[in-house]
Amino acid sequence: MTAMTIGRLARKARVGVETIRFYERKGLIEQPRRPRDGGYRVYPEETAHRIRFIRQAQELGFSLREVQDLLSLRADPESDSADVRERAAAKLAEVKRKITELERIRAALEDLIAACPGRGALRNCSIMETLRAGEETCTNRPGGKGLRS
Amino acid sequence: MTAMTIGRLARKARVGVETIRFYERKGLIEQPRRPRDGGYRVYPEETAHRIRFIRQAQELGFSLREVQDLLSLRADPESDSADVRERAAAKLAEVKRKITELERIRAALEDLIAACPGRGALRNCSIMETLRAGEETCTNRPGGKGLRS
DNA sequence: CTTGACTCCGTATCATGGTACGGACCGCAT
DNA sequence: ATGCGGTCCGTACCATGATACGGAGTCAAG
Repeated sequence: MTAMTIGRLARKARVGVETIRFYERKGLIEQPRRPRDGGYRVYPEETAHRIRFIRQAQELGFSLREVQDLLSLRADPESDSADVRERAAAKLAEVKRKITELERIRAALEDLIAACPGRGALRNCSIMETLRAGEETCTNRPGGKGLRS
Repeated sequence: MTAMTIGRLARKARVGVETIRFYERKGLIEQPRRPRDGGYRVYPEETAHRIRFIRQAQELGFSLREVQDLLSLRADPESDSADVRERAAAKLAEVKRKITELERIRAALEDLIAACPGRGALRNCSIMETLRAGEETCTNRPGGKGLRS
């Protein structure tokens, strides 16, 4: 078996080598010590999972600092379990809130898709209107398309 | 009723005045035209909802460009409804994926909280282990606490 | 009719999360 | 033994999403 060097780890975790180094600098993943004879670092398999988790959590709107908080949550005899419990509960509440908000957006998208191909009398015209879920008139114009740079 | 100037809008939407101007520059919200006599701009009430939506979507891991995409999804006779439908379906899939991932994190946090105050024999020690949901040994040490700057 | 808070507009600066680069070093295949 | 790709390390640069600032103009309470 070939050693898990940083390049192989990067391919496995689908990130750039530089990104791994960056996470090491930030303390999000541990940098393995370099062999005493001065060769290349070898990473444990687990690191790839950890990197994937970091990316996933970021896509869910957590900053690297928050990901760090999540990763540092651990229930073991060394930790103050009341503190861990409290922090975990806070994160849990946040996660639940995000799920709720995503469910709202999901419902709005489903409504929009349902409203889409039917010809006349469209009631819900945009995400915003569907989310407001109140009024029935819709008169606004699309406007410009791209983000201005 | 006092006019909805940018400062009042900012307070209502809980963002800074500069943030509103920034969103205007990016085309995320429409800048009302200035009165011909050169006074202050007046914003429609709806803008506050729109800004809240932008912030919310960002917290859910969407970039401003993606928020723009979401906001531009509208089912009306002016739009190519097949295109809108397709883009909405793509966003919907993405939203569903996010929900699934958040559910996994939620379950992991719940397990962690459940495992937390009990004394001996902790099985699931960290988020990572709970997510991996496989092995039962847990021997790793916490390590450093803060993000290195 | 002044004064203090607010608006407008352009430009500068900032934090976060990377991405790139250059020179030295390593190590494996030929 | 040599060379080609990968690693190491420091530093520079980049895009995104704001946030700050300065000077001129505006509004409204006193």
